[in-house]
Amino acid sequence: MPELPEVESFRNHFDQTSLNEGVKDVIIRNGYILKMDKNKFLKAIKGKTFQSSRRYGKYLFIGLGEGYLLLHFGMSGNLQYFEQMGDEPEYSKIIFQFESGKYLSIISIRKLGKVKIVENLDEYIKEKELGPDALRISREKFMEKMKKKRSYLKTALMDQETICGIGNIYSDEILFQARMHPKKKINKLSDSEMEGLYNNTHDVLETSVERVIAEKEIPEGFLIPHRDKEEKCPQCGSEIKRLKVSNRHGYYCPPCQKR
DNA sequence: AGCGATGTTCGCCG
DNA sequence: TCGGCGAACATCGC
Repeated sequence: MPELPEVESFRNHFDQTSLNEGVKDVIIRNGYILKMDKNKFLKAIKGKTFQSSRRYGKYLFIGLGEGYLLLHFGMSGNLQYFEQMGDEPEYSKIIFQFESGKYLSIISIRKLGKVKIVENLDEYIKEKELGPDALRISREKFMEKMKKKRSYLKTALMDQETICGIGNIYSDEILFQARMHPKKKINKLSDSEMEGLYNNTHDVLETSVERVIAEKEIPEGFLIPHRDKEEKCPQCGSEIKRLKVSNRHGYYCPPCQKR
């Protein structure tokens, strides 16, 4: 699930339910995704209040007054608020119990994902060499970043050090909407094509954030619902093809997305 | 019942 | 140095 739009919806869910809640207790059902010493983690978080939230790429940071709780959801993570112990979601890995008696669970079906405390956000982002957030990056910065690259379009979009937040599914959608082939080389794009790529990146992400948060239908004309099996292109009716790029399986429409 | 999966990281190769 | 590629991580679902 979690690419930028999903993580943004987790942030929204967090803000609606858990912001300004005091953490009374922490229940670690499975410490696998906890990437630091358990006792240090408990010490850093027990008795603190969730003061703020910030999404950066696919990361969610929760301000504790002193330091931040870092959440990365891997391929199958989720965040779920619940009211009583009997409603604990399946695959809960770490659960925060609030002063109010309610709970927030970090869910992870598989064990990919990351939970830890970081002292300084900007330092962490710098250390990880994360690029600008894909939803907030300016046209100018996007052009500047992308012009330095020589990789395939799909690879460039998914590279977190170039811009941060796009994964396999949304890179497919962006390229489909931009009518560009996933394996086209990014240094072959003209300026106006590069601007088109920026516009589509922004529009797809913006639309998707809104859609995921409001739990709306996927818009007509999107590729996403047709990623499975031998589906047909929602715009021209041709058969969608599967293509391995950057060791991930992508989908595209050959007639709509020429090299 | 084997394969693939929304992510990241590392090592190897051209 | 950059970029592509594959594997590994662990487990669930089709």
